[in-house]
Amino acid sequence: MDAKTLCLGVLVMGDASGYEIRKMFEEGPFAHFQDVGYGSIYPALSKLSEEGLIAVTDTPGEGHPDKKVYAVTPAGREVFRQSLARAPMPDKVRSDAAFLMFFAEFLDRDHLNAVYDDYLAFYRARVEIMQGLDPEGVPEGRLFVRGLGLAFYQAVVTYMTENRDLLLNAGSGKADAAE
Amino acid sequence: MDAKTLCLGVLVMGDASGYEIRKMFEEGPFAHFQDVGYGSIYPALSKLSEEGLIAVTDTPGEGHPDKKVYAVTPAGREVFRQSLARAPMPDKVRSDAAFLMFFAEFLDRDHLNAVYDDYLAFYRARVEIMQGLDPEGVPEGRLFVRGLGLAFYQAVVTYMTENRDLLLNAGSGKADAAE
DNA sequence: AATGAAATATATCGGATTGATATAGTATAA
DNA sequence: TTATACTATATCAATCCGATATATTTCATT
Repeated sequence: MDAKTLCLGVLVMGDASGYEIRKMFEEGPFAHFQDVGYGSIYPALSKLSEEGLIAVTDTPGEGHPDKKVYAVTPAGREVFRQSLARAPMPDKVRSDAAFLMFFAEFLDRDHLNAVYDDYLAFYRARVEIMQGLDPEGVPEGRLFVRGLGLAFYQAVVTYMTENRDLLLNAGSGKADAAE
Repeated sequence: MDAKTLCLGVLVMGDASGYEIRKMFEEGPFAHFQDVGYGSIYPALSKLSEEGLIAVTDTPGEGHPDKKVYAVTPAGREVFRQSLARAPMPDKVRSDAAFLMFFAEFLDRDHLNAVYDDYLAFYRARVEIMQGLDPEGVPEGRLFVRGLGLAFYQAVVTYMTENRDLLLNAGSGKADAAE
């Protein structure tokens, strides 16, 4: 999904600044299935503005730093709808941690342990963030996707916990079973 | 993970051509957690070659098209080990389908149904591919990661199946509950 | 009131990646 | 013999990514 469509997606839910758009993909409801950085957001907002798909309200001076709030126009809403009408590209997962664990025999024990611990902690935190998102009065599609993300995170946490020994105590017989 | 490290990762498991490396990320054991295209693989192989980290065996003519088989050198193996010693970047998921389903109310019914069906079929196929991979004599790290991928895919299939109505029969009361 | 740390906010840049496409030999079958 | 598909290498423009620069505000500490 290109940066322009992602920005429109945030804006159809409410006006926002570039900074606020970024936060949606960092911590907000999109965090677990899309990502886009400032290097894509700002050029995208410029283009969308040129094309008349969004309108900018610039508030310079007045005691605070410039704050440009973007709002989607009716034309933008229509373009967004058309973007969603296409068939989606297949999902893509990029997990460097999984790559490391795949080659566990190339890592020294301490590093492997740290990778495992950090990875599990990361996913546990994600579960909590997702559970914290308020599901009140949210359209069904958003509820569905939120549940999907949660199911995914929980599956990872469960698997990691249940199969810890397979990765970390491999080949060590039943030696240092105590932790 | 940069393309060079990904290529080295494939090559430490056995010699391969650029085409074969690609297949590893398309269907092979890396398919569910990394991706890299020809546009990254060929430049990476050139650089690795220049740096003496891999060796090329060119077999031109002889009835078949050129086939360049790459093999990792001892220096390459060491560089690979060092690459793995760094802390991994956080996971990244990019799901355009989830983005569409998030905005379910913007999609017409037929398209939403198609998106749901294709998505579920895609993940069911992934589960079968993963289950088909032979786990005989595989190091523990690879078993662990294979299981992790499988757990993830199965969680998606289960959630999608159990929550179908939330997405597709939203707001329709208890009307056409029979399917 | 000064200092520093953290958060808010916009923006840019080089290098890397992506998806599409070009090219071409082999194989199989209609 | 036409064509469809697979194997195989390679390139390219458009885009994207991670890092960084800049600057103001807010808030707690000293």
